Amino acid sequence: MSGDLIECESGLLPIGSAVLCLDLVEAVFQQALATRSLFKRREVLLPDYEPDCILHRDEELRAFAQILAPALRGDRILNAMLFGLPGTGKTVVARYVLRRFASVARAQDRSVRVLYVNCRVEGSEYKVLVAMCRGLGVDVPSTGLAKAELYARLFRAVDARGGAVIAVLDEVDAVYRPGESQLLYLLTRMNESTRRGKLSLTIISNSVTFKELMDARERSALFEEEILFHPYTFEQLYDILKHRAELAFRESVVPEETLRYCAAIAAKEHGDARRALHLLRVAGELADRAGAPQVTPQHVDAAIAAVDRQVVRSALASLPIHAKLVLLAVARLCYQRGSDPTSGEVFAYYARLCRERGLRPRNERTFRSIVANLDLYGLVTARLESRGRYGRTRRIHALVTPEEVEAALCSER
DNA sequence: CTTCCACCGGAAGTACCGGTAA
DNA sequence: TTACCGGTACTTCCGGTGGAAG
Repeated sequence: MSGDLIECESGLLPIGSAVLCLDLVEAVFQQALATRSLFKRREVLLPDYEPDCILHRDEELRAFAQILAPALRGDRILNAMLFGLPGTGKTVVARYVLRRFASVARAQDRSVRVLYVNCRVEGSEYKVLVAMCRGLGVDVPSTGLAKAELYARLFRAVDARGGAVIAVLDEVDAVYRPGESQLLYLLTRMNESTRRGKLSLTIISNSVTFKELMDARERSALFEEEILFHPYTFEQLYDILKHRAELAFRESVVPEETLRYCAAIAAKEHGDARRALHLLRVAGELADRAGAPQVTPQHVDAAIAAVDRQVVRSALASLPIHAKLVLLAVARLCYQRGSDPTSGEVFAYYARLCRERGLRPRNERTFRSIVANLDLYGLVTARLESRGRYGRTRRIHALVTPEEVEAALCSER
């Protein structure tokens, strides 16, 4: 190796394009040094930040604290359900109350163990059980065991340590389909077979349909308490943004109108505080990079576009190869003729694309599932249409350009 | 009124993968 | 080594179905 770049620090001249390159990078660093960031504590706006004070959720905080409180006296606590739309404060309330609960319990020397598991992060029922076991200090293999064995080990762990275990399963709808799995049933019935230890369960769900899907008998038998989280109103979102902005940004870099604008956008989208904070953060980053003195509503508009683009790009990138090819077929057909192709036409085109690449096309049924998934991800819209004598089909419309799909396809290999 | 097209989408089964236990 | 585990991707099979044409 030549080591030109390292040597240049000690006085030797770098060769050729390295000079240019060095100046370019140097300029970025120098600018960063010369201008002050608009941020004071950027992490305050990140989704996993746990605030010290939670605004506009007094009812919910009190209700959840009341559910947990009996455990401090050694009594059994009731199983609970927290539900509401995304960004309505469920997770933040639950984690806050759990944190405070744990510290009080520790001070009182109570033998209470708190487990918090995010089911979406874990990804499957099996992995949720693994996380629970490990949370209780039992090492279990991350795969390979029968579920029944895992339940048995969890039972034993709860019983062996005695006292109460409070388990909170966040985003439970990610791994639990009512009727398909016995997860919640088995966990809530665990107390009947343990003698010393007691397990209490709190589940958190984003999905409103989840509650309806779970049949009423099951629900009332398993969960004695329910807390509903309503969407934040415009005023509440504004307060939250104002509070966080004061912590996150230097003084007077975020004008009132920017906060109001962010709040208004999030209020329109079912009062999602997470979305509002995300927009504010990205707007701040864009303003920072542009060297602007303030974060303006124009930066928020740019943030919306940037976030949307990013969502599309990462959704595209994570698609399996056949989904990308189906999407490319839809995008090309839409683009070429300016109208939406039918399901049959797209399948024929997709099959051709596969053969061109030496791939075996998936069959028609799988193809329909792929289209249904693309629809779910918001990359296409597929509406059912009846053409009478000429049958029924789906009209599939691409929401991305052929170029975007081709770019994603290129990175495939 | 019936027929019949061009699909739809649920159910069940198969194959495979990365892993464990004995 | 063998038998088995859960999860995922895919296939096979097949009973629907809205509405223009006849």
